[in-house]
Amino acid sequence: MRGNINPFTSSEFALLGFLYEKPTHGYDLHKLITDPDGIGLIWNVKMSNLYAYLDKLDKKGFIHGTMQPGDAHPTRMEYQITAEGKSAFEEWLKSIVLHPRDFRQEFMLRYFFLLKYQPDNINSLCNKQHQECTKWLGNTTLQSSHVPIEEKFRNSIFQFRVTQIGAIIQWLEWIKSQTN
Amino acid sequence: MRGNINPFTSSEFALLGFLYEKPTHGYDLHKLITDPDGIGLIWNVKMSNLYAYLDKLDKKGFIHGTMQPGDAHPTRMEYQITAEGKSAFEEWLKSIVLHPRDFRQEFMLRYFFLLKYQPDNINSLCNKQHQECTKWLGNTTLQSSHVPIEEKFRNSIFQFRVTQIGAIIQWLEWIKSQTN
DNA sequence: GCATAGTATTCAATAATTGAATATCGTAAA
DNA sequence: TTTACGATATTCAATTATTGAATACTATGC
Repeated sequence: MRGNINPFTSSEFALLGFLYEKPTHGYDLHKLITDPDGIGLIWNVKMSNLYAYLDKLDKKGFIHGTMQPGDAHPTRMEYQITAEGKSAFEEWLKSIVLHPRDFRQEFMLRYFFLLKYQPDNINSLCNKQHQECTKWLGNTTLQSSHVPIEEKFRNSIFQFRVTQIGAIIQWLEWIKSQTN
Repeated sequence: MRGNINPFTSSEFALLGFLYEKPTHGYDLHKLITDPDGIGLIWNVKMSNLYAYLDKLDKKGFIHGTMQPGDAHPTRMEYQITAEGKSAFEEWLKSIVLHPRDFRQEFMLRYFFLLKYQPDNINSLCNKQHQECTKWLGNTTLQSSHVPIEEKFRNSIFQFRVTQIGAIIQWLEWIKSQTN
């Protein structure tokens, strides 16, 4: 893809999120990120991909790798998060999701790391996201109301969106009820 | 991606779906597929991608392109669907979606072409899909019930899935109520 | 007759993804 | 003790996907 100025993917934030805790190398990061009770529930990251993401994060300046000559293990590259990476992660962690289609993975990822590092901020982010979702619902309902009944396809699409957003809001409320 | 034996993407079925009606060339297909009241509501296909998909479909034997020397237009390649492509499309059109995350685009695409070519079969597909979704819901609810309450993340993920599947089922019922 | 928008396709550059290759270490059986 | 095997750890070339821009022709209005 030409001229694509590194739009950050969530897998990359996931890596950053684990490195936020402590310096780790690729192989161990892979174990962390594929934990079937953790990120593994929402993502499927392959080893060779993961190494590519690490390179990308390194080039971006968010992490920094240093060679660890092997005494009890093969030579490996230990990555540690930089100040820039740290603040990027923290910013990301308080940012809301801007489009329904991204919610499933994007919000869950934030939720995972909030549980891990800042459980006290869960409520606050859920509230902000709830507001955003309510906005989505309003816009979509409005658009939906302008569609003539004959236009079955367009109508059904909007109806679907409304239902989906409703489900997201319902879930956010469930989370808040659990957190308090 | 090495050794990837052409897993068909839905955009390709969308093209096949338009060619099912009549032979068309890339530029016009693009107009059809980006119609903001049609597939454009669920998909965003770029020109240069579209031409690549056409190549792929051609190599696969689902469509066949012939050069149309230009009298009133630049030379263009008109594609027509083959017998094999036709039956692949028909099979696809009656197949259900197998994973919730694909529902949004996959089911809508089938719905679009059902409205266009086989409105009488909408109810039948919705019923089959409804059954499948009910299965999803059962499985997910069951899995969810085995998660200890302390495992907040896993629990929330399952809760989300249940809510999502519920929304899909609700929408399917709405569609059925509209179609009758 | 000339600029401009629309028609129609191709392409080289870049990015993403993959499976396999490489190499080291621990350990348990033969 | 050697050898076989699975776990550790990373790299790479091949393939596929995606992009913006380039090319070229036609129609239309001014």
